[in-house]
Amino acid sequence: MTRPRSVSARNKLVAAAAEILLHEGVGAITAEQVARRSGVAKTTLYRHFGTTDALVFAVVEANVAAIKPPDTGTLRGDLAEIHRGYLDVAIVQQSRELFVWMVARSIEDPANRELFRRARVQPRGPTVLALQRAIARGEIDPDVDVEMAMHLIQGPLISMRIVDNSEVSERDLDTMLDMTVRALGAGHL
Amino acid sequence: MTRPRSVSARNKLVAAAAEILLHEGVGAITAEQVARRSGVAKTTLYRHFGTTDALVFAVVEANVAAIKPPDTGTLRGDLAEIHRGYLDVAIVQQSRELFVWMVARSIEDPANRELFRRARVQPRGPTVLALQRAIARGEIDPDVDVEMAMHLIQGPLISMRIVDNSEVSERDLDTMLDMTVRALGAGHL
DNA sequence: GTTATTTCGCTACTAACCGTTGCGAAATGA
DNA sequence: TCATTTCGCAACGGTTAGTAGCGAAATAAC
Repeated sequence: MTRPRSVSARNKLVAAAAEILLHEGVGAITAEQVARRSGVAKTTLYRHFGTTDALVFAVVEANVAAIKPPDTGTLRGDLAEIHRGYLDVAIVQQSRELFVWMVARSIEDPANRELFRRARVQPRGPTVLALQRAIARGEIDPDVDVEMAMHLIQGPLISMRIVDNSEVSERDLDTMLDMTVRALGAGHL
Repeated sequence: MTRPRSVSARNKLVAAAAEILLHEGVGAITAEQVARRSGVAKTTLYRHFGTTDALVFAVVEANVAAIKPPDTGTLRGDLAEIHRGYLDVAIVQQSRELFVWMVARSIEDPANRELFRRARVQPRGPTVLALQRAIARGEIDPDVDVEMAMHLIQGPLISMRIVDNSEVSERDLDTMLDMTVRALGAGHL
C-alpha cells in the first residue's frame, strides 16, 4: 500500500451528487456533471465508485437519517408518526423519484440490489420497534409475522404515494391507519 | 386528408416491441431495435408514437387483458384469486421490471403519467367488483373508502413483490389475506 | 384515371452520455 | 529517498434518442 484514495475527493463527489440530487433530481446525475461540479476528475469518480449508480446509493446511505423512533404509547400513534415522517420529507417529489429510481436500478443490476437493501434497513427500524412494543403491550398477537406486518404497514402508503402519486390527506392517513391497525388485530385479544 | 398512417406499420411496431419486451425486457427496447425487427423505418416509429416510451405504453395497453373477475362467494376468496392471477403471470421478472419502469417513466414525463393511469384502469376492475359484491353481501362496511381499500389490498403485494423482490409463498398469501380482510372489517358487522 | 398530398423508408446527422485509455504530475507509505 | 499509486486531463469508442432531407410509393379527392 502506497497511497490511499483521497477521502476529500470522495467527499466532494458525494456532496456534489447530493446537491444535484436535491435541486435537479436523480435524472440529472451524470458522471460529467458530478465531476464538473465537484472539481474532481471523472476518472476519479469511476475509480472510487465504479458506476454512477453506486455514487447515488452512497449519497442515499449517507442521508438516511435514523428517523427518531416515536413512542406514543399505542401502535396506532406510533405508526401515524412514522407515516407523517415519510410524508413530511421536504423534497417530496425528489424522494418519490429517488425511491422508484432505486427500485428500478436494483432490478437492472444485482450489485445495486444489495445497495438498495442496505439503504432500507435503517428506515425500517422505527416500524419494527413500534411493532415490538405493541407486542410487549399485548396490543397485538405476539406471533405476528413481522415481515408481513411491515408490508401491510408500508404497502398502502407506497401504493398511494409512490405508484399513484396521490396526495395523502390527514383524513386519508386516518382511514389508512384504521384499516392497518385493525389488520394487525389490535384490540382483538 | 390524403393518405392515412399505415395501420399495418403501427401493428408491426407494436408486435415487434411486444416481442422484445417479452424476451429481453424493457431495457432492450430501443428505437433502432424495434425498427429493425419490425421492418419498419425508425422515422416511421417516431411519426406514429412520438417517443419510444409511448410505444411501450401502447404495447402494455394492448396487452392488459381484462382479467376474468373471480366470484367465489367471499371477499377473501375473490382477493385470493386476484392475487394469484398477478403472481401467476408467466413472465414474472419481466412484469416486475415493466411495472417499475412504468412508474419511473410516469414520474419523469407528464405525458407518460396519463398513459400509465390508463393502463391501470383495467387491472383494477376485478378488485372493485369484488369489493362491491362484498358490500352487497353485507360482508364489509358499505361506506368503505374504495380507493383506500384498493391501496390496502394491492399495497402489501407491491411492497413485497415489487419493492423487496421477495417470493410470495402460498402461506404468505394466506397471512396477507387474513390481515387485509380483517382490515376491511369483514366479519365485524 | 389523374393529381395533389402525405406517408414511407433510407441514410446521415447532431447531441448526449457511459465508461475507458494513456499520459504526466503529484502525493504518500515504506 | 523512492517505488507505487492516485489524481487530473484530454481524447476516444460505443450506444442511444430524436431529427433532417430526399426520392418513391400510396391514396383520397376529383
